[in-house]
Amino acid sequence: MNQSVSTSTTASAVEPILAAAEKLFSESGFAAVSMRQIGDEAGVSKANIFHHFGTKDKLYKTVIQRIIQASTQLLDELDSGEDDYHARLSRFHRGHLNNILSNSQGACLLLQESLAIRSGHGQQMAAELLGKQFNRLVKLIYMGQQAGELRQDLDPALVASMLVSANLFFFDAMPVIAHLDSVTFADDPDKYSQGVIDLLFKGIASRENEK
Amino acid sequence: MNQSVSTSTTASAVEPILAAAEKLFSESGFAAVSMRQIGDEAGVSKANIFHHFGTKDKLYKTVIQRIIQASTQLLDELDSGEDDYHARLSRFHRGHLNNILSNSQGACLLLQESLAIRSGHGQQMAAELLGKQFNRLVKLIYMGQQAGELRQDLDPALVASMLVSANLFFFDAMPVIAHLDSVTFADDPDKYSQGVIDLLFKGIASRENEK
DNA sequence: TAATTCGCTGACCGACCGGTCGGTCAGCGG
DNA sequence: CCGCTGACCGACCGGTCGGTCAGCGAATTA
Repeated sequence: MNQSVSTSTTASAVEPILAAAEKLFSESGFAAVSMRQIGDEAGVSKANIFHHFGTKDKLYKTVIQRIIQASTQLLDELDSGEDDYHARLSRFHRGHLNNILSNSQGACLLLQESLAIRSGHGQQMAAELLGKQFNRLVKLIYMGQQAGELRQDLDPALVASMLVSANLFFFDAMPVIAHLDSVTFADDPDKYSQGVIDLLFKGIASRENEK
Repeated sequence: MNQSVSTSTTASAVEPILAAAEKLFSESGFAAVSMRQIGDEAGVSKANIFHHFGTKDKLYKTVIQRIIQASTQLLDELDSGEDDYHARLSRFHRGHLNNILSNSQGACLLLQESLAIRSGHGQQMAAELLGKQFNRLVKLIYMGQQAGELRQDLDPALVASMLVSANLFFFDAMPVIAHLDSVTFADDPDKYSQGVIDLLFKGIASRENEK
C-alpha cells in the first residue's frame, strides 16, 4: 500500500481551484458563487474546473472534505499529554480556538453547513466530523470525572457543549460585538480561553454568598 | 413614491410575501432563493413582489428588520422581576433559548447574517441588534457583581458570552449531535438551560479535589 | 357615469447561470 | 517520428436570474 501523502507531482491547477473555491464559498456561500468567479480567482478557465471536478456540487464536496481532513488532523495533535484534567481541558480549549481562528475560512464553511443541515440542504459529512470530535471531548471529560477531578453529577456532554460553544461564539460573534466597550478580550483569544476555563472550573457564584 | 410604513389595514399580499421570504431565506440563504420561488410560496406573482418591495435586497432587509423587531420585543419582556441574580440569569437564559427555538427561522437568518458580516456581505442591522442585547445582559451581570452575588473578578462580558453561546450552540449544533448517545438533553431545552446555569454558577471542578 | 387610483398580473428583457463541445497543445512510450 | 493521453481553453447551449412594463379588474372618488 504505497499511498504517499502527495497526490502527485504534476503541477496541475487542482490546488489553486480548491483554494479559490474554499475562499469564495466561505465568503458568500455555495449558491452565491459562480464557477466563472472561481475560475477567475484561480487563474484558470471555467471549463477546466469541470474537467477536474465534474460538477459544482462535487467541487463543493471536495472542498468540505478537505477542510474536515485538515481539522481532524489538527485536533489529533491535542490528544497527547498526561497532565491533570484542568490542564488537558485548558489545552484542548485553547488549541481548538486556535484551530478555528487559523482556518477561519474552513470554520465559516462548516458553520454554514451546520446551519444548512437544519433545513436538509446540508452535507452530512460536516455533521459526522463535528459529532466525532464532540464525542472525543465527552470521553475526555468523563475520564476527568472518573479520576475525581471533575464534579461527577454533571452531564459530560453538557460540559463539552460549553467548551465548544464558547469557541464557536468567539469566532462567530466577535466581529459583531468586538466594538462594544464592554468587551475587552476581543483581540486576545488566549486570554479569552483562559477566562472561559477559569470561569467553568470555579463557577460564577460568589463564594461568600452561596446558599 | 415610497410609502412610509406599510401598516395599513388593507388585506394586501405583503404579509404572505414576507412569511414566504422569511421561510425560504432562512432555509437556503439569500442567493439560493429566487423571487419566483417566493412568489409561488406566497401565492402571488413574482411581479407583485417587486411592486411591493422594489428589489430583492429591499425585501431581504425588510425580512431582517421584522425578525429583529420581534426578537427585541420578546427580549424586553424578560427584563422585569426583582429576584436574586441566580433567578434573573436563569430566567433570562431559559427565555432566550425559548425565543430562539420558537422562531427558529429568524434565528437561522440572524446567524447566517453574523457569519456573512465577517466577509463584509452582511447587513449591519443584525449586528446592532445582537450588540444591544448583549450589552443589556452585560449590565445585568455587572449589577449582580455589585450586589455581591457574583464573583467580582470576572469579566461580565465573558459571563454574558457563555450564556449566549450556550444557547446558540444548542440551536445550531443540536441537529448535528442530537443522535449521539452521549447527549441526553437534546429534546429538553429547559433541562439544558437549567444544567447550564447550574454548571456556570457552581463550576465544574470537584469541590473535594481543588488546589 | 366617468375618471382615477390601486393591487396585481403575464409577457418580456438582458445578463448570467451550470454545464457541454470541438479543438489546441505539451508530454510520453514506442 | 508517430500515436495517444490528459490538461486546458473559447465558444456555445438551454434555462433561470432580477427586474421592467403595459394593462386588467375592482374599488374609490367626483
